[in-house]
Amino acid sequence: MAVDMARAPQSKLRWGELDEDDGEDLDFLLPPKIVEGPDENGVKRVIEYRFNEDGNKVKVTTTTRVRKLARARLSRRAIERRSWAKFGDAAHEDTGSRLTMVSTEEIILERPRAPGSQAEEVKVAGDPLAAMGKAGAVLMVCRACGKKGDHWTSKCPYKDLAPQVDAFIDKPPTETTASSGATKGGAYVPPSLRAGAERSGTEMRRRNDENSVRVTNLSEDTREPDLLELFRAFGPVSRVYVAVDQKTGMSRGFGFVNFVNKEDAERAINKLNGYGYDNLILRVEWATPRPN
DNA sequence: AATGAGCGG
Repeated sequence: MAVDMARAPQSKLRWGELDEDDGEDLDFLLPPKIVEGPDENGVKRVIEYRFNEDGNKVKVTTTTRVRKLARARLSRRAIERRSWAKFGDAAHEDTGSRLTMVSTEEIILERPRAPGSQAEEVKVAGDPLAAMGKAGAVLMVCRACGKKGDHWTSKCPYKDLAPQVDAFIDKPPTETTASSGATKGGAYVPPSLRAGAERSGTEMRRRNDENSVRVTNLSEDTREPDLLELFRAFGPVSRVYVAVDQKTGMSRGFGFVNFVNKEDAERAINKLNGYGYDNLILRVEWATPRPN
């Protein structure tokens, strides 16, 4: 942002407090910001108006999902222990006076990138309310095949036939500064993409969804670290994932483990399918690849 | 019983 020092206020305003645009501040012409929710699903909506760079009045709706952390739940065994007769010091104390309590405090997390969250801009013609609900077009131009509008580069149906993608992603700018990764253009180039870094074809950069093993019948408190712990014995694991209900934060009882080597995945399946874990019998099978 | 999230120029 260019700051015209001649026009900038002489006051103690620091640059971060200066108005983003250099034009006059017409914000008073805009309707006030509206905050709705969160509703019972934890969805919060903020509606505000601003002028975009073309000077058009624009309505910006941002929805975020706000979620209550599931309150700590007591395990079955803990519940059972509660019915035990008190002994020791506790037998003489008033209940709760010196005992550890489960906090009832609710912690709210805003997760702007959560599923269901989005920010959309709607151009407002004249009456702002007239354009409510109409979304602007998304602009997608595939770098692999050049088609506009229907897919991203990573999903290009022709990506396997289009090695010229390399022209865009594989060649780092020549004026790369080795130490910082900064270029003349200012874009950061990660070490893996800098000149001299060895690379083998296109598959280097694709996410490894190979050797994916699906694990079902997980107990509800099995987390990713637990899965890793269990499966890493068979060989290097590239990813573990436990499906979680985004609304409740509870495990959905299944997950995926990706192995670097297919043979390891196979051995894990053979050994762990039917394996008793946390009172449940695991099902461990090849995962059907996710449609992408 | 059950097949994942996220990243976009």
